[in-house]
Amino acid sequence: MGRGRVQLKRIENKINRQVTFSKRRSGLLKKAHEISVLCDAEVAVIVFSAKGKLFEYATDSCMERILERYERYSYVERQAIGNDAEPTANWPLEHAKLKARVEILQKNQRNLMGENLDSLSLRELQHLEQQLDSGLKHIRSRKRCR
Amino acid sequence: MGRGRVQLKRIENKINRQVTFSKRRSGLLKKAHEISVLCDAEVAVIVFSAKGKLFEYATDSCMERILERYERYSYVERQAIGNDAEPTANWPLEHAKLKARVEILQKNQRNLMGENLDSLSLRELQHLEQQLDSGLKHIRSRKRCR
DNA sequence: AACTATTTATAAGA
DNA sequence: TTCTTATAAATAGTT
Repeated sequence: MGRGRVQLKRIENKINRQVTFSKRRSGLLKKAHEISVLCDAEVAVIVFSAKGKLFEYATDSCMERILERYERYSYVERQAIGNDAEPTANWPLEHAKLKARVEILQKNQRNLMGENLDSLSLRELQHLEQQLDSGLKHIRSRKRCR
Repeated sequence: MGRGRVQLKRIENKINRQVTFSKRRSGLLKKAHEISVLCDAEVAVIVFSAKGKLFEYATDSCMERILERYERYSYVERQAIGNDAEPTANWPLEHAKLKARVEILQKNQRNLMGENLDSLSLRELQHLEQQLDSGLKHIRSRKRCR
């Protein structure tokens, strides 16, 4: 995409690398937004530059919701592998992370129960409705089998 | 990028939407990999299709590491905003308590989504059904008001 | 930060 | 669905 073929390896020249990073970063985030809108997908992109700066995109600006969904999706796979031992170091960080997690779970749960819906976009509401509908179906089918 | 200009809005035709999703998804993941290699960046991309299927890319195939880095990064920001004092004592206990809380919330959430219903009694199922029904009503009424 | 020459991505068609 | 192709977009190197 430009005046030369691109070789898939680290750009050695620091200036070029930085400029390319800036250009491609905006391209990547733009494309993430496009597929999200065009195809009704939920997308999250996280980019850390070599210098450690964070750039991100999330459908409906809700990164936490997508990461939560991701964790839920991978949860089953991860369980099979076997679970973690105690962190035993950096308690404050672990504590903050768990606390954040609890908050997200609580918000999700309230949403699932039809509370605190004010901040949700139409798409999020639709997604929620879909989840509940499917949940209800499962529960009713389970009831029939007992 | 093709024979017509692209309008940034949901593609109504279902077939087209699906085809475009498939093409753009691979494009997005490819570009994520490229910027990662070319510019020495750490990149994570998570895509949920409209149907709920997961696709992902992570530099060095290590999604968890990047997500943790992300949480850590956001943690610093969250701290800067200012929040509650640390418990500062008995970290292991606090940790265990929070972890238990997370597990309960996760179980509840799965139940609300119609998963892991095997262990529930008929009465619990009924209660769950009632909650979902009421949640769904709220969500639908909220949708009508938007 | 702008500008092009080219490469790449991809929308529509086969 | 997979491949082909015309065209739009992205971007590498340049100014």
